[in-house]
Amino acid sequence: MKLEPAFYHRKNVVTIARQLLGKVLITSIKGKVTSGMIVETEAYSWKERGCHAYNGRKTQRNEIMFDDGGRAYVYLCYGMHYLFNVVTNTSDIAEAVLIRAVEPLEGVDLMIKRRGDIPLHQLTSGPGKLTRALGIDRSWNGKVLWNDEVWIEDIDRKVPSRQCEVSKRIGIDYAGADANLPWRFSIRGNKWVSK
DNA sequence: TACGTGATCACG
DNA sequence: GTGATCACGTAA
Repeated sequence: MKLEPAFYHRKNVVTIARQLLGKVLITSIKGKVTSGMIVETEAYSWKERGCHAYNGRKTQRNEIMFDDGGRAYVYLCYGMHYLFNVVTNTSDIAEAVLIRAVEPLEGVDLMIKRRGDIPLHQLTSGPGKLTRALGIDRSWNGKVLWNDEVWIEDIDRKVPSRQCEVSKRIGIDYAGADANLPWRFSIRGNKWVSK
C-alpha cells in the first residue's frame, strides 16, 4: 500500500526516518518499474547544523524542504551524485529524510544497465548509487510521492527494534556537535547498508 | 587515502 | 563575478 500524505506530514522527522526502514521505494519510468527495500536512512532538521536548511536558511536548492511533507528533495552532491530525500512535516518547517541505501527488489536487470555490471550488493548500497539505479535525477526535485512515477509502499514488514541499528550520520563533519546526533538508522546485518 | 566534478552559496 | 565547499563513489 502506498504511503499517504499523512505519513509524511507528521512532526517527528527522526521517527519517520526510523519507520521508513523496511518500506519499499519504487520508481516507474516509461512503464519500467524498479524498486528496493529501504535499509538505511538519515533524518535532517532545520534545528541542527547538518541540515541544508539549518536555522531556517532557505535557498533555491533547498526551497522544497519548506513545502508540505511528502515531496522529493533531490540535489546534486559533489558534482556527480544525486541524493534523494523525502520531505516531512508541514510547510515552513524544513525537515527531510535522506534515503541512503535500498535492497534491490524489482527491475534488477534495468538497475544493472543503469549502474554497470557490478556485484549485486554494490548496486544500491549508498545514496548516490541508489538514485542512479532507480533512475532518479535533479528533475525529480519537488515531485509528490503519491503519483505514479515515484512512491513508497508499506509491505507490512515490520523491522523489529533488535534489527534496527542507530548511529551518527555520515559525511557531515562540518556540523560540529550535531554530527553526533543518533539520527542514522539501518537494518542490522543487511548487505546493502553503506560502508 | 586521494581525487574527480560542477552546482551552490556567501561574499562583495 | 569568484572561490571555497560539499548529506559521495571509486580506485589504490
